[in-house]
Amino acid sequence: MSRPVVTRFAPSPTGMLHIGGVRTALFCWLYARKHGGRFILRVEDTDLSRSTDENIRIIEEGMAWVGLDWDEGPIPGTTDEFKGPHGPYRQMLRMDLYRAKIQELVDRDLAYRCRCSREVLDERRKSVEAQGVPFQYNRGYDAGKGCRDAHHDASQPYAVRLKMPEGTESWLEEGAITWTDLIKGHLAFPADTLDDWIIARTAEGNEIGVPTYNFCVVVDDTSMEVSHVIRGDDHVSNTPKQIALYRAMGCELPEFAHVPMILGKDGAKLSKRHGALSITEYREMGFLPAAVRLALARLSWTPKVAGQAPETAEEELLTDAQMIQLFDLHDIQKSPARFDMDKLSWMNQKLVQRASWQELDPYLTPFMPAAWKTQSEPWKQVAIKATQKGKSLKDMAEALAFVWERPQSFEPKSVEKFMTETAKAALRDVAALTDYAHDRLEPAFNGILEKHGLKLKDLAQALRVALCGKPVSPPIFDTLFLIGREEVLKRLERWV
RNA sequence: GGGGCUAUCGUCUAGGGGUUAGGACACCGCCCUUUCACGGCGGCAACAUGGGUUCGAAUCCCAUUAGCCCUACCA
Repeated sequence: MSRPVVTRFAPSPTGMLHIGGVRTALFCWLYARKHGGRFILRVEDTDLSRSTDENIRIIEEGMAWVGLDWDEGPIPGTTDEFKGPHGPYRQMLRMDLYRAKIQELVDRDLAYRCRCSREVLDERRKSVEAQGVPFQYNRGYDAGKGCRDAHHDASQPYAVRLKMPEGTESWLEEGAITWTDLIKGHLAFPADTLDDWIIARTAEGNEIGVPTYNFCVVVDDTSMEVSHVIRGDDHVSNTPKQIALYRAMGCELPEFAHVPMILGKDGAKLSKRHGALSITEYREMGFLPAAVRLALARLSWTPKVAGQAPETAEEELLTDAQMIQLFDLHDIQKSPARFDMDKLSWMNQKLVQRASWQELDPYLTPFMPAAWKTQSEPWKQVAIKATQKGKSLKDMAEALAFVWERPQSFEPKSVEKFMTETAKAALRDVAALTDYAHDRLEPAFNGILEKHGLKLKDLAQALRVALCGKPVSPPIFDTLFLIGREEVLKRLERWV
């Protein structure tokens, strides 16, 4: 029963890496890491029109950015190179394997050729459903009417269907296909509600056609020795079909764990309308990958420390190491969760706050103007620490924009409020200062304040307005230091 | 139509026969403060509905309602 833990994530290259998919991948990854197992990335590229190299790259880059490394799968940047013993890890390159498996099933009489044309099928479906009965190929109302027993015109092309259990097989439980889902618990699907489904599409002539999704998945998962199939809830109903196939092929069943879906804020299926769907967009919004991992992990999963759920904000902010240590499929919710951008923002803010300026620097660079890279380390350190309270990297970059951009305009209200004659007189003294080191500015300012009978607040606000056009900026000494004396003097010119 | 899953504050959730139904985010208020923030303190706010079972139900059972998934020669 117990074998090495192997999990997999199998996205289709659709042109983006979906946030819901990333969450599923994250659970697979956490599970593999926790149990010292392997995590596979497999590309389901049977939709030829969308499966471009470019789209595969998007998956690889998205996974890499969000920090989910795979032990087996594509080697990024290549088209047909893979790591791992069970390659290739792209379905289109596995067609020979699929066809061989199908041939074997047909030879062993566990699957059969179906020569019913689409037209015939559509017609039959229509007439059956007109009577309020569900149409199932070779099942129920339609039992015995298909190609399972009677072979029709052998000159016609064919699809291949799997023989589904009749209801009396010994591995069924009271006529039902069952399994104990690691998240959903014991599940049972009456066998007579499942029909002989197609495993290979019709091809030209006397060929086996392109295999269908549910077939490929099982072949891949068995041949790649996947021990735990952790996937989206939307596959629950596919599982009994797949189990029948595992049985037919005589393969050991993996454990199944179906993770609930992620819904939008309004409870509807997550879509573009709710904001960002693609992992790339979260990067562009200025979220740290660690924050995305945490926020995603905490949707539907409640980590328990000695049976206790987090009780403080501190306990909510798990590191990767803690997540790996605490991860348990039993602590995953059965019901879908709504995605809350506010919570992601909060987590991001907290992680930004805790990071050192060195850690933040590389993540921040893409949001900064080119001049950022040429700044000295001490300067960057002040810049980062002065803005490290923002919710996102983007916020931080915006909070620093004043350094590179002279004010386009000055808020009239603020000018009126803070630019008094005394304040301007004090600004003249500020302009005379030469040393912008923090510990020099403070005593110098005290002298100026005393001379003019001002409070720090009055001077600071006047300075902000003069330098930034608005009464908002990092702490005033940092603001001066970051802008630098030369530029400060230029911006002060019009006011003194 | 058939099959399957789900249902606690606005959101994520804890709790699974006896609790003032707990926490986090969001929101609101107060404090701190050189601005904006951060931070601190406090507040608001929930067991979908109806039947059972029971001395007692958010918790167990059934039904209803609502949502989602499968029911494709899509994945």
